[in-house]
Amino acid sequence: MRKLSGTSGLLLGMISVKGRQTGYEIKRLVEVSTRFFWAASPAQIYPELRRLESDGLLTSAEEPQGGRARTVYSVTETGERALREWLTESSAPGFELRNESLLKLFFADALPAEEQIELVRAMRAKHEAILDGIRKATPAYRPDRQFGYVSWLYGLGLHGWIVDWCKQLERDLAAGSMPLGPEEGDSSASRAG
Amino acid sequence: MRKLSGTSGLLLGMISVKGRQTGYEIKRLVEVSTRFFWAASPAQIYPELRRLESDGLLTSAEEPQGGRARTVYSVTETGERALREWLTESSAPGFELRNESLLKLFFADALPAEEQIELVRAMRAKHEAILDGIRKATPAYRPDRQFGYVSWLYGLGLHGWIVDWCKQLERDLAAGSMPLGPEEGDSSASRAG
DNA sequence: TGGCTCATGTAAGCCGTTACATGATTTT
DNA sequence: AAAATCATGTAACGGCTTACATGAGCCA
Repeated sequence: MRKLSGTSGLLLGMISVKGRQTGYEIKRLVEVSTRFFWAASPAQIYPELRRLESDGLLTSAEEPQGGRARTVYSVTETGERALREWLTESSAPGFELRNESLLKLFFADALPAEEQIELVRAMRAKHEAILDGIRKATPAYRPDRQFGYVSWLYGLGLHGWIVDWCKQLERDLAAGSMPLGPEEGDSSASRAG
Repeated sequence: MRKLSGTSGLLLGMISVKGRQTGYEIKRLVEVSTRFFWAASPAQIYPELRRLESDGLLTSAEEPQGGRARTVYSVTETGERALREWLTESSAPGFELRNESLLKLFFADALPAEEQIELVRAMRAKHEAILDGIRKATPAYRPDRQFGYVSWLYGLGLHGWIVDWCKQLERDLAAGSMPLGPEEGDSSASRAG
């Protein structure tokens, strides 16, 4: 059994949880749920569904609606087993981050004070926009989908923390209370948690 | 002037801040600083340095040490300007995250309770390892490199927050205090910040 | 009639990783 | 003498984004 990639686990998982799905339906589901920590575009979804089918983890049925083509996928027994294996396999799950705001902040010493603050403001705006997106995607609470709710809370909490961190840094910069040495553990310590 | 990618900004920034550098030196610098939010491998660094040189943003000098080839790069005037433009350009800086632990947690409802907790433990272990790496990379404090220190604090704070979130969830799961409805805003509210 | 949503897909390209290869020099 | 570090690179591949293309059905 080929090891599942994150994206194939995502597709398999969505179909398993929601039942029979088209690629388009999965795309919409992803947009209001996992996209904040695992995105997937049509150019990934459609070919990957076919691959999963040819591997025997999915079956498909052509169910056109009127003259409109439509392919509905279901998870096979083998697919369910593969999903559970993926969920519980003990290989270290990846955490990949590319944060360009922070990269710029890293080099901000060369900038004038006003532009330093502007960098932090732009970073905060970014995460406030993400927070908006997460809030709009509030999951309907269902006792059989608790972990959907839990990961939604994670998004709120994480980006909320970042926004607060930015606000604190903006205050410090505006007050000119930088330089802060590593031993002056007041606001910096609160930021470091 | 070609718009700089994050990675070219990184290279330009490192050479600008630290002065003349070889690719190898940059690789080591990245490993103890930006790699927690912006990684770069040799297979990116060496070709990109050449591209930046052919674009006139860097100059190189062959400075072999004994019989060992060595190419030292410096930032040109044009390069310094490009770096400042990149730092202050107002295009929204990207934030990309791929969190496979959280993706698995999202689908955890189907698992037995013990395996749910195991998932959270694995997630916490991951971030504790990252925290270790960040702590080991403590930057020497220098007043002219405050933002190097600030972004280090960010890493500590962010991953510290995640570890705490995992611990809280582990407690909730162990106590069986899930299901938690959206209106019972005690521990869940504290997690959401 | 025009625009939106449903629905499926492809092509080109960027970005990045893993793994490998080479060889000198320094340290143990 | 062996192992680690310095130093530079390439080949193959995987994964993902952007942009495009097609066409049906639905609604104002």
